[in-house]
Amino acid sequence: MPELPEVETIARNLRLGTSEQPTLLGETISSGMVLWEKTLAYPSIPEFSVNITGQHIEDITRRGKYLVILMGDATLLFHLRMSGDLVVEQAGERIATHHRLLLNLESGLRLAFNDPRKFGRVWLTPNPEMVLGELGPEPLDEQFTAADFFQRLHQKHRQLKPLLLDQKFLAGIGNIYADEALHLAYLHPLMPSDMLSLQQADVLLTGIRQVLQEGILRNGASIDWVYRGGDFQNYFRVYQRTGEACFRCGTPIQRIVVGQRGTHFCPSCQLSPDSSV
DNA sequence: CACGAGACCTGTTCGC
DNA sequence: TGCGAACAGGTCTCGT
Repeated sequence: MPELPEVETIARNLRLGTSEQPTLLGETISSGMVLWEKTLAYPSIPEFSVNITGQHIEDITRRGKYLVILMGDATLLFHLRMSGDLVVEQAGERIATHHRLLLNLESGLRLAFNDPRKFGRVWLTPNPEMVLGELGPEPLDEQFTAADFFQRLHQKHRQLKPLLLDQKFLAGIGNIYADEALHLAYLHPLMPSDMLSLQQADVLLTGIRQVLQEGILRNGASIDWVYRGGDFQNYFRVYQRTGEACFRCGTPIQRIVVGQRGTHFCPSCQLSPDSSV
C-alpha cells in the first residue's frame, strides 16, 4: 500500500500517537526479533539483535517511501514495498501470521512489521545515507522549483509515467499518485519527458503536489484487504476507474500497461504522447 | 541510456 | 463449487 502519503501517515501516527495507541517517541527498545530472514536487509541478524537493544526512539520521520526511526547513534529504516505495514500492539499478543520483524518496547508495547508478500526491507545503520543516498528530491520540498523540475525532465528522454516512478528522479511517487498527477496535468503517460514546456512542467509539479497533499489529508489510500483507515481511494480520478467516465470530459478512462504497471488515463483530455502543443 | 521481461512473494478476485 | 489466470500500492537485475 505505501506511497509517500501512506508512509507519511504511518510515520505521523507513530510519532504523535492516535486514539488507539500512544506516541512511540521516548520509547526504549528492549529487544528485536527477526521472523523472516530476508526482511532484514542490513546488518546481520546477530549484529541487529545486539545493536537494536537499548536504543531510544528520538524521532520518526519519512524520506521518499522510507519510514525513518532516529535513535541516537543509529537509524532504523523501513521500506514497506507492496504490502508492508507497521502496527503497535501489546508485547504479549499472539504473533500474527504475517509479522516479519518485532521490536519489543520497555513500556510493554511492541512495534510489529507486518508484510504478507515479504517484499519489505529493514535496515539498521549508523549511516542512513547508505540507503537514502540515491533518492531524488522530495516533491513537497518548497526549495524544489518548477525550473528545477523542468531541468531534470530535460536531462532524460523517458516516458513520463516510468520516470515519475523512478525514485532517483523524484522520491515517493508510486503507481496511484503518478496516474493521478498526470491526469491533473493533462499529460499522457507515454509523453517523452524532454518534450514538456516549462509551463507543462510547472503544471505537472503542481499536480503532483496536489495529489500527494490530498492523499496525506485523507490519511492515504486503502485498497483491497490492506486497510489502514485512509480514504483517498474514494477520490481517485483515474486509478482503477477503467471504463468509467472521466470527471472532466466524460470519456471512458483507459487502462494500458507501461513498464509492467497498470496505467490509467483519459485518452481524450490527456494530450497524446507525440503532441507538441 | 532506455526499455522490457523475469524475479521476489502471498492473497484476492475474475472468468469459465 | 472449483480451479487456473490475472492482478496488486515496489524495486532489483539482466538482456537487448
